[in-house]
Amino acid sequence: MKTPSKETQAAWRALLSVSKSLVESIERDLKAADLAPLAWYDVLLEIEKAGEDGIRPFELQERLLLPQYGMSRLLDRMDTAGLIRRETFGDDRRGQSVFLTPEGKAMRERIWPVYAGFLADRIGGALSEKDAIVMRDLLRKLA
Amino acid sequence: MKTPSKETQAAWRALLSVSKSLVESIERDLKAADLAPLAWYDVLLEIEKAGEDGIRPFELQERLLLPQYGMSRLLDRMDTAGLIRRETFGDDRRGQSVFLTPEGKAMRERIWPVYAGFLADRIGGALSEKDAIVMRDLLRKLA
DNA sequence: CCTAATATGATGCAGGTGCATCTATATGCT
DNA sequence: AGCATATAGATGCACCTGCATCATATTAGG
Repeated sequence: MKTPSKETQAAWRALLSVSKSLVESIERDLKAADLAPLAWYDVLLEIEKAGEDGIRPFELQERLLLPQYGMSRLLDRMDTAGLIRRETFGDDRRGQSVFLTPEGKAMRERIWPVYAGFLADRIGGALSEKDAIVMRDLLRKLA
Repeated sequence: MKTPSKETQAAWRALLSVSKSLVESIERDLKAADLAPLAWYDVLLEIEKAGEDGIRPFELQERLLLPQYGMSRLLDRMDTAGLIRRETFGDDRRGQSVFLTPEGKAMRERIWPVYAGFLADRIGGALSEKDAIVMRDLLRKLA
């Protein structure tokens, strides 16, 4: 049987517990500030980056690593919350394009300072720039 | 406003996406082999490590970073599945001690090869021992 | 052209999670 | 002792997620 080394196991356990703790931490910060959760931020940002023409749900899925039904429902909720708008367009009538509403743009802009504070504090405050680069490179090896 | 560096942001994004992908990957492997999910394995292992006297739910919560209600319900499900057993004991009648059933022990032992294969392959195969140590140390700085 | 296969997105259902609250027991304070 | 406080664990409710499947539109193959 393949047996992972102690070092491998320790790295994995650290990865699991640290990422879990950090995600819970930022989610708490956002909730405490009455803001949308992290997943919403990512969607808002991707839509904003996409610009004028909006973006297709299936592109969002791919970029954000969500299953199709997950993105479908996330967009439902964000639509209900008035942060985005979906339009079917003539080209391919199966599909749609997603756009930010002004409220969506505003929400993204209100989230960023909280998120930035978290990142600067919890990540930037703990890792030097060199550390951060090393870590990113090691993580990429795992991807 | 605190602004996180590019390096900080890249490390964070890598942490999020890699840990997410890896967790999904092992969960898929376990499901495909008709085994219990990762969280159950951790619980089974902690109980087994605790030995003869069993372990208290609140200790499991602390060690596995689960909220109280989360552990309560996880133990419900594992109990229903016949993998664990809960006993109230005379000392403190608010509390209980949790034990493995033989089926629980067997489940843990069936999960391990799959988990070990995943770790050896996806983590050990991608990171040298030195890499793994560096990564664990960097992650600990974030904890 | 007509049919099969594929792509895009939605949805019913079962089960998991967060939050607040509840019950029961134990401990501390006066 | 008597009452407030704290600790251990369970639970109702709303919401979220995974899985399977559906509906519709498009593309490919004969």
